[in-house]
Amino acid sequence: MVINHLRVREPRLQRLRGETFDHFERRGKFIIARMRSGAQLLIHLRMSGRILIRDKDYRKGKHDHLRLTFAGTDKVLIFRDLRKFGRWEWASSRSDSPLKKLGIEATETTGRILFNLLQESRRPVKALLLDQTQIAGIGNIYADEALYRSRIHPLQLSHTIDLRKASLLASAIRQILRSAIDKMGTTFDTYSGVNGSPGRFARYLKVYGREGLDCRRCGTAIVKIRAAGRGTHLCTRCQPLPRNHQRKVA
DNA sequence: ATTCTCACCTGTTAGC
DNA sequence: TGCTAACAGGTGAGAA
Repeated sequence: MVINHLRVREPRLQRLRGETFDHFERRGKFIIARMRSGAQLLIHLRMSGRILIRDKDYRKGKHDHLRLTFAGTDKVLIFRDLRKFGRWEWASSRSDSPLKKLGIEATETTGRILFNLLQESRRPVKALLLDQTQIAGIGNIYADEALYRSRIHPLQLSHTIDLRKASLLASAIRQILRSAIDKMGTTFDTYSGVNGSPGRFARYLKVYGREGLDCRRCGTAIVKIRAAGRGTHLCTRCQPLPRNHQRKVA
């Protein structure tokens, strides 16, 4: 559909007028909107961004920052973002393009690839999982969940993880992301899919947001610590640090 | 070079 | 009940 009107403060996006969406792709946490003209729009929702498709008489929200209307339909596209961290920008082929900084695709990683990555770093494994320049697509929720399912402590230094564990972690990552995408993501309060319905993955969480509750595997209380500067949830019994591991104090 | 902390925003909730 | 501080799904600039 040809975009025929838009309300947007960002001057560079005025160029959307007259463009036509061709299709959408994803790389890491970026949505790539490819236009018929060949131009590419990079969209990153960050913490609270949402893209909504609504009828033109939709109820306006206080935090709607962009609205597109289209020729031939009454549907409108709204970008709503409470915390204003989200980004819309035209892709460039320059080396500073955000896409070029991304590491391997998390949804497609294998045990061997991940093992090699882990070997090269001395950081806590969780810090590595969240580093988009190393492996792209894992956020805080899914990092905690993948580590729990592969029984790895978030603070274990990445180069001390052996191939067997790396393989378990890689398959946990693929599995979690695939399943979460299937369930339309994880909703606590603000997130929703394009039709406004919440993601349904929250009920499958084993550790994230379950501080003080029983581990579903062993009954030990889930604890919350700080790792890589983020709230981090784990079961200390199911995810022990190896003996003699150089533990960093959180 | 690598790794950590803070700022970016607004809203909600825990704590006093 | 009311005020303040801490925290929240992410990232990147600047400090250490």
